[in-house]
Amino acid sequence: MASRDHQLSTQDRILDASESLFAEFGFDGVSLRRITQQAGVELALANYHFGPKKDLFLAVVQRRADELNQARSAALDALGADAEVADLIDAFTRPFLEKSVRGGPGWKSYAQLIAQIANSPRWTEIVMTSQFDTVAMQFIERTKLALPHSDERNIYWAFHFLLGAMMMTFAETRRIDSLSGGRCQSTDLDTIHAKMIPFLAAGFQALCGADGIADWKRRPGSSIGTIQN
Amino acid sequence: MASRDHQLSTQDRILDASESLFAEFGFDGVSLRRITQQAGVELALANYHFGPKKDLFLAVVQRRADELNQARSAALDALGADAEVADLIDAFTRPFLEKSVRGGPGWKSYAQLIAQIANSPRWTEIVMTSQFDTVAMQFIERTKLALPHSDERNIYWAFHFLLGAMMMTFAETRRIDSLSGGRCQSTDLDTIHAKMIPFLAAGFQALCGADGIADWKRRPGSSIGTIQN
DNA sequence: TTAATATTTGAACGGTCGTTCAAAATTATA
DNA sequence: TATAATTTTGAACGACCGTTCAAATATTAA
Repeated sequence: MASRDHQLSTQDRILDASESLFAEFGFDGVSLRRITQQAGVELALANYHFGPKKDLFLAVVQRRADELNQARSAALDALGADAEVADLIDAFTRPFLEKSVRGGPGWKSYAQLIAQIANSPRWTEIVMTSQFDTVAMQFIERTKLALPHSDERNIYWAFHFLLGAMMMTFAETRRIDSLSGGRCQSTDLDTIHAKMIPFLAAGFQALCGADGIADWKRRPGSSIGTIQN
Repeated sequence: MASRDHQLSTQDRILDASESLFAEFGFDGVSLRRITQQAGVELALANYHFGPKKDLFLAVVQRRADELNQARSAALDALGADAEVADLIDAFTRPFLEKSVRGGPGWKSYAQLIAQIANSPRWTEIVMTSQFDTVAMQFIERTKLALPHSDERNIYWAFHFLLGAMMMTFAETRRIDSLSGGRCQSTDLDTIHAKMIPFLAAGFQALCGADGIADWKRRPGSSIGTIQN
């Protein structure tokens, strides 16, 4: 057996190893043998403590979900009634950013895992909806108040785009690193966040602002389009 | 053996089945036996025609990449020198949208597969960079011309957010469907696209427009922040 | 200390995995 | 038609999979 870290319980050691390996290789790309080996515990202990493999996967997700949701909810509640959209976006995204950047390697793996789940229909249905929709609705309700003139559906779509940008960021795929010739770093989440807030806030304003609904229409017979109100 | 569709070659039958199953269950979630069974061919033919499983996966991605890249490149080239950012975003995103919506079930699976790959560090490094970076650079170069006053890096970050929103859309996870109580439909890609263009165009303008660099800063001692130039 | 409970161990279960191969069948070439 | 090259077949290989279980050990309660 590998040298054990007696600071951590067997459950936490299994969860830590699962978190790291699931984030890197996905649910089906990791065996319980590899997980328990990395955790330094016997194979059978995974089943003893968590039941089937799928339940272990869900336990990995749930372990940090509560803490994250509480931080997000608190950040939203801390905002006054005069909060603008940029403040709401910051409150919703910053807690996750903080934990991914400064919460240790576990949170880093967790963020990457969630980013992959968010683009997987198979897991989103099971995981995202049950774990993250409550706080998501809090954000949306606050945004409705900040952008009272918008068609409700536009706010949902804007939130959908926000989720995409946020999850792409947490995934840290390093694609933009090579694309930019190293001028941008996928791991520099602080910088990305500082860029993301004004980017998304402008998007919310354009789609849900007082100007009214802005939809894109292709001009007939032209390769050029226009944004119509 | 299942009833065979003699219109398609063995290779295409294997690629079609792989595309559909990889999109639904991921690389490690599907066995070659299940693929060849759905394709209605013998197990050994997968190896005979494509080699190892990983090569089959890459063949699935590459099959449609050329057609997609040509359509995107043509759409960008069709734009005049006076094209605005919204036009560029439309040219870059619409070909993929058109194929996902009206290209048949194969393209639908392909779009979902790419969306998952795009958030997976493991596959992005192998697949996205080699298959899609050329056209991505075309888009970025055109965008630099349309937004000449911007720091180059902001254009890369804006493109990063564009990718996130686009991939989240193609993933069709249906999360926003339940979140909105059915008022929004993840499968209605035409509507999402009409919302996405003005949303992203406004983001590009905010981040890369003539106003200068707009970064988000938290105001010290306050839960409220501000966008600084 | 004794009894009851919880955890850990090591081995094994049946099944499925990706891959390989020789032989059969088909198709192309001459 | 005869020959060569290609494709398909069916079976098998060793390896690894998730899960289970009885026995051993450690912990807790009485």
